[in-house]
Amino acid sequence: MQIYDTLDKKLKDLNSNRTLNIYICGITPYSESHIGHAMSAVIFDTLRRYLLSQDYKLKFVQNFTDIDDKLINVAKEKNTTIDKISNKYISQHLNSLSKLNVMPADHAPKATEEIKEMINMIEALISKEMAYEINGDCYFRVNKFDTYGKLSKRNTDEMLAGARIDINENKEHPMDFALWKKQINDEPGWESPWGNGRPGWHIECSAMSMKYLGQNLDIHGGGRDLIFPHHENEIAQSEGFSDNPPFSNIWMHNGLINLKSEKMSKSIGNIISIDDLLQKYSAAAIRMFFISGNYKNPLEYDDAILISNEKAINRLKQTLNLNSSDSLDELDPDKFINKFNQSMSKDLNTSLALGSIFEMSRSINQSFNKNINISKSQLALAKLLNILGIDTDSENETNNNLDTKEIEDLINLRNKHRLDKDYKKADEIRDKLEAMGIAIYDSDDGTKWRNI
RNA sequence: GGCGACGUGGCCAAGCGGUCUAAGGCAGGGGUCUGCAAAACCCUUAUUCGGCGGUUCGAAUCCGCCCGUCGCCUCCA
Repeated sequence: MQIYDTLDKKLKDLNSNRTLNIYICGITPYSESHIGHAMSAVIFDTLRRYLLSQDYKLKFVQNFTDIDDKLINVAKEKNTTIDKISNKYISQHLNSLSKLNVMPADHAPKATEEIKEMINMIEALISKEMAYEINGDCYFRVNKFDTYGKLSKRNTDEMLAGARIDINENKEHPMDFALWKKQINDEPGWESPWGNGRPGWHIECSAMSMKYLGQNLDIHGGGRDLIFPHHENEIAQSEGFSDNPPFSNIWMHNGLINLKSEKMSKSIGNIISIDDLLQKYSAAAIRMFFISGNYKNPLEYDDAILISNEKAINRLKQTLNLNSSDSLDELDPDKFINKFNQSMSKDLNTSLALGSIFEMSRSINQSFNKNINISKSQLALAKLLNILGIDTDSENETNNNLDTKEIEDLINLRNKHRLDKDYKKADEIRDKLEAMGIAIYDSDDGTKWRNI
């Protein structure tokens, strides 16, 4: 398996001989998770499922940054505690992801439960003079880390030229970033060698990934927007601390979701929550939407595409439900499986992989029509879909309060008219059902219905 | 201003030096099935890859310029 590394800008092989350590940056739980978080989670879940299917061993950690300025502000506004806010959104987040068929991480540490590790790390950085304390705040000394900027391909001078960086009186250098922040008034604080305070943004990921996965990760992932400053700073403090580069062998970043050509983010406020999306579309269609293109590229949110994915999923479902003949003449699925695996192993090319799935589906349908035994291929197809986390039996959560009894009564009435060959009345009932949002179809097995 | 990504059929999207007259999905057209439909199935739909030059025996794929869209440089998946 090869993955594109943001830092070295090339494809890199994954070591299959030992357990792979994978760390994905999680959310800051201060508001409801949006579909951008969902996309990121689905992409890394797809990676994980594929690796497992290829017998890789891996440890998968995703954190929660449950202490930060925004969390403090929300708690203040709502007159409650950061605990209550973060717990609420963490459980909501996990719940939404499980509906999307995202597997839970092996470890999901919370920043607030790893304060001691962070303090140890900051102390070590200070003793190495890579960091310093001023008035209860601690900062990382950017100029002490030679390769600062290597991930985001920029240097401190260029960034300063941008002149949009707030110059904090306390810092030695404007680009130095906070490792520890002094407690102010009634804000939450933990005891530390520098007085009460709380961790800065980046340090939690360094501390937690090292604690659970060691100093050299195989893959460190997250959204593109984390490249700077978050991941850049993580590298600086982690490698500065360990003197054992690389902090991560591969940096893997997914593209972001755009809404009307504008990035969707909590700060802009153009948000679609995961649960909103799940109300409208099945988990299967949503997952297909997220992986329909290259994971590194931005994705434009588009209802028309989600609807088309819903239809595509439906076709797959039909193929899976075909009753195979028990003929000795059997359709061999290997060709499709191989293409699928080749695509996936080359930097997670999910679009090509999906292509092979649809080719397989068509081939199965054709074979079915020729009475060829397709059961082995159907099983293989189901397996591939499972690797993509696409569960064709998933339904959306639409809860349109329809009266099932009423629908069935209408269908029975229509069938009576059909038997009497009174097609005019039968068609009227069909139109009425359609107006109610119900599509019906006659099959050998009786009349079926579904939501439109 | 600096750094980076992207521009492929009506829409989404893969391909990144020859097997490309360009995968796959949706929509469209034709057919099977049906009382008629719907759903499903089958067949079909780009000599062309933002524009202009260049490199090469050969380019959607490499290089240059231009046009356009977006992201990062401040919190963000």
